[in-house]
Amino acid sequence: MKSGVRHQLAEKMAGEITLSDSPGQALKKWRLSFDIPQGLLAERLEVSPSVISDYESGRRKSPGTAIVGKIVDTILAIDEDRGSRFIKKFARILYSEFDEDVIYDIHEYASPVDLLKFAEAIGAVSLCGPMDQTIYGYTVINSLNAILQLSSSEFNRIYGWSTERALIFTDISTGKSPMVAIRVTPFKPRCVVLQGIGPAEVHPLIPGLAERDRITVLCTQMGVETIITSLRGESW
Amino acid sequence: MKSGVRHQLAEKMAGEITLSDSPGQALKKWRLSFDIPQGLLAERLEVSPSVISDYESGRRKSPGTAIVGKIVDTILAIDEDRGSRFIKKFARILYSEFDEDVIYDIHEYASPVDLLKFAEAIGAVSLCGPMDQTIYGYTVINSLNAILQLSSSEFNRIYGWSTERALIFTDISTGKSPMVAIRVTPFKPRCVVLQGIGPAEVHPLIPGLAERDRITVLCTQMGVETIITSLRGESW
DNA sequence: ATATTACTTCGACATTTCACGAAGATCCGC
DNA sequence: GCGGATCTTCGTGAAATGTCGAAGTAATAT
Repeated sequence: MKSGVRHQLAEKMAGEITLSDSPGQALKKWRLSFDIPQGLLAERLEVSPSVISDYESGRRKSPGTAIVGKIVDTILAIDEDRGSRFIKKFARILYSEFDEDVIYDIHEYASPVDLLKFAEAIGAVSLCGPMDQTIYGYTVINSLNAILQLSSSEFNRIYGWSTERALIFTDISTGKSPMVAIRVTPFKPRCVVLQGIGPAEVHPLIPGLAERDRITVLCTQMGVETIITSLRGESW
Repeated sequence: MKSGVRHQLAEKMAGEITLSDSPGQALKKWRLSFDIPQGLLAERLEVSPSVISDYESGRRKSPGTAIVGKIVDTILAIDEDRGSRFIKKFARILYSEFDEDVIYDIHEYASPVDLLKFAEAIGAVSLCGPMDQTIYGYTVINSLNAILQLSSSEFNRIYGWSTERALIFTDISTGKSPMVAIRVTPFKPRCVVLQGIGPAEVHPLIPGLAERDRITVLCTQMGVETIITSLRGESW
């Protein structure tokens, strides 16, 4: 249950490079942080080594997002081939301990995703609320551990970067507790997915609770691992 | 004691845009997240509105880091002029509660900074260890609160993105506890700054402890606020 | 002392970006 | 259905990127 790390790390690297006064130096800093020689990076990128040097020396003052992205990805790919030594090192910074037990996966989309398509991808059926919506991300939460472990401030982390998202609660019994928790929270997701039960087993109070916050509720019996794999694979 | 938020938020935005398959859509997503019309953004950027549209529509497939940076900064600036409504909203995600009491400031440099220049900026004198080093960032920690509040996993956050950094401990009495804490940690900073005491008051054990981990120790009597202001203002 | 590895510099050229402004498409509110 | 605000599309030219390969520096190893 990981590898969200890779994405977050990539984002951090790309962000730092993009905002830097000299993207070249930032690029170099990261290459060196991963202990990768220019030559190897060039080879994996299938460009000549001088290209890398030109970037790092600042000959191109404002490289496009495309190459920055490619370079970041390649640096990460090289590290993975070597056993993810540095990615693991950086992972420590991205994820604090509890996350692994509580947040199974968290992701943001750069562009809106149709709720209908989202539901289809995770084999979910609609319980109540509108389906003509879009979301910007999702969070998969272990419901039990969340209640046991999260303090109120930590609870905010669940929302990631946008509240226009789907919250997927796993291993639900009736779905009442998660909906109550959301009722109490000032921030409302667009959609709640109850994982592990069918429409018939859902607590009768749910539609009423959902209605007040205008939240769409879905339920799915697809396994957690399958859901995550499916969502990760989707390219919308 | 804040405003690191702005930088982190900018980094997140820039990273997401840069890594996106269609930077244009990502750009649009953020502009809309901040509730800013194309026209206003264009005006503040002093470009024609069609420019924004061209980017968002994907006519430019790979915009340079320079404009991405400018756009991100302008979005943030507009929000600040309006009272930082959305920045505050996003701040919640970036900083968890304890940080404000423990980590006074944390920053990464894109390129290496000379330890000598760094020392000069914070009015620090060398106690032991080599000065011909470079660092990639710094962290200002409230020593007492750190010991009281941080769990071992949270302690890692102090290191930010690189251990090649300076750790500035504030309100030190003799400096022994911080050095002992570092001795026990598997990750070592390049440099430790003891704030609030002069060379004469430093605990005699310090040089020995520092030696083992090859850490340079400095001390300064400059005030915490002054240090932070000074480091933030520096443009190396 | 000569290979080898790691990196830099630079001229050249095709491809893109960047920015403009005019013209068109939508979606309001009235 | 008109005016207004918001956004899209597109032709155009100057500037910058993206890439190469040849030639050069520098440090390390044999």
